[in-house]
Amino acid sequence: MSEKPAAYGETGSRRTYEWPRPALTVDVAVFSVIGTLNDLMLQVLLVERAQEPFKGSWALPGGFVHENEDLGAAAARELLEETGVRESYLDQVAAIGTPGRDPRGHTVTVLHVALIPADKHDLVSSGDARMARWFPAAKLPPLAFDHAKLLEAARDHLRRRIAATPVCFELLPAEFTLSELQALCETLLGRALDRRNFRRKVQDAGFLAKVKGQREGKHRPAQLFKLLPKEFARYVAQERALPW
Amino acid sequence: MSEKPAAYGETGSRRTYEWPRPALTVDVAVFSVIGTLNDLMLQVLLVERAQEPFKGSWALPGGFVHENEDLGAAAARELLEETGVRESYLDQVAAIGTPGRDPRGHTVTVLHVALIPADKHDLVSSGDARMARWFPAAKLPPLAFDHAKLLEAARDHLRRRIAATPVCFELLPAEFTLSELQALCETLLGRALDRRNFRRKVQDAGFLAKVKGQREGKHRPAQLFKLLPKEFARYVAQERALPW
DNA sequence: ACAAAAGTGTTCTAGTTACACCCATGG
DNA sequence: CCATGGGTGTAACTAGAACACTTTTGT
Repeated sequence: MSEKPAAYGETGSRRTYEWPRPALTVDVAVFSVIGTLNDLMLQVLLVERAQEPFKGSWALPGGFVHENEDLGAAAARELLEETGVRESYLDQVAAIGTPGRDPRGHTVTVLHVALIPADKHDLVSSGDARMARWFPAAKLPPLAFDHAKLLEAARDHLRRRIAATPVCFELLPAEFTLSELQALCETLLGRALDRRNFRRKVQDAGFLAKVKGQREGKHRPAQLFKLLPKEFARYVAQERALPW
Repeated sequence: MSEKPAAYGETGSRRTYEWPRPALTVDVAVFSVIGTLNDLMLQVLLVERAQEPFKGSWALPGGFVHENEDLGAAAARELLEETGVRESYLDQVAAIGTPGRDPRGHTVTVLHVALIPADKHDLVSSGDARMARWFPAAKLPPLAFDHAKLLEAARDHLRRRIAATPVCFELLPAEFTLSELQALCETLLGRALDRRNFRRKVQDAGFLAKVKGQREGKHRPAQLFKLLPKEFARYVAQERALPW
């Protein structure tokens, strides 16, 4: 690290930091799904801005990083404070600091992506009275700042991660049917998968186990499965391709 | 973004930012290769620290982000200032802000990885008199701060990128033999590749063209190739797997 | 002549894709 | 009895891995 500006936190008589520091924020693109099976929809959590600039616009939840706070912790905290939502999957996407992205001055944000299980959506109106709401990913309102771009980047990151990691299971209840898992993957990937191939591959992978019950519905009941975390960890450790 | 602390750059009478802002730096893990063919070595560019803390230790080049400066631009600038090296490939790896990583206080760094062509190594001793030196990646000195971890992360990122992008060509001269390309890929990936398979695949890919000359050496001369940027762009646009 | 790197095809295997029919249930 | 989603196997194709000998040059 360069020593040209006296470093942050230096004590005593040395001069303080010469240049204005960029502000550092975290923003979180939060995804979840609602509906069941053939009517599954990807949705995004947004908050309404209470102040200028962009007062009244929708934005990604986020905020300033506290002193001595880790970036992931800051993202989780902001999400909880602003929306009452506790994430179950959180991943860093990138740092973005394009000049001019915030009209108030130079602000660098560390973008994260989070996933919330379908059954834990209960939003708490946040302390500072801003609204948090779910929007369908396909029909978003205009977003504040460069948040439309950020969201696009997060979506992209997610698509790639899904192809390489277990994120799907973060969005499902403990017991689920293969069709539910498949529909979820299809929603996240944005493309259809062949049912027979999917079932074969996912069962051959060996990290799922049948459980006693069945999912009752309007039609033929479906076998329930659960994830075997141990087998699953072993599977991903080998860096074997996931079945989708 | 949270409004709890008055935002950076807000004008007039509002209170200023309440919390100390984390300092924001960029660090760059710079890789290159030296030697030819069967004696090719991956090397890393480090600078010697002139001040405490870690005075005299080796560290990644890097420094503070200037006002209204983009992150990538900051990384390129620091690299040039500190080492005289102009990068030809630069990619963001991640932001790291683990509390305690800098003894002077809360410092978040945006880690980048850069590649330098083998024939452009001329280091300029930097203005502030610090040393810049290449080290073999396999035999590194102890590093300042958490830079050993950062370097590991950058190496990892690079391995993954090589599997998915054209970074190899950033390290080669304009005309090169297939063996040179292969040796380079092997060095970066850290594993051997089958020669016949490599040649077939890379030639089938269709983004290389034979050029007139031959590489003269102690042994049988080798056909020279050049990259066809247009074909190459088309190839990667399709997200087809690269031949290695 | 020999040492050293360049150059060249084929076979086998594993993984991926495409595809169609019967089954169980609720209404 | 019919509409809806659950459940199953096989054949064709494609991509990747393994593998050995001949050629050209410098010394």
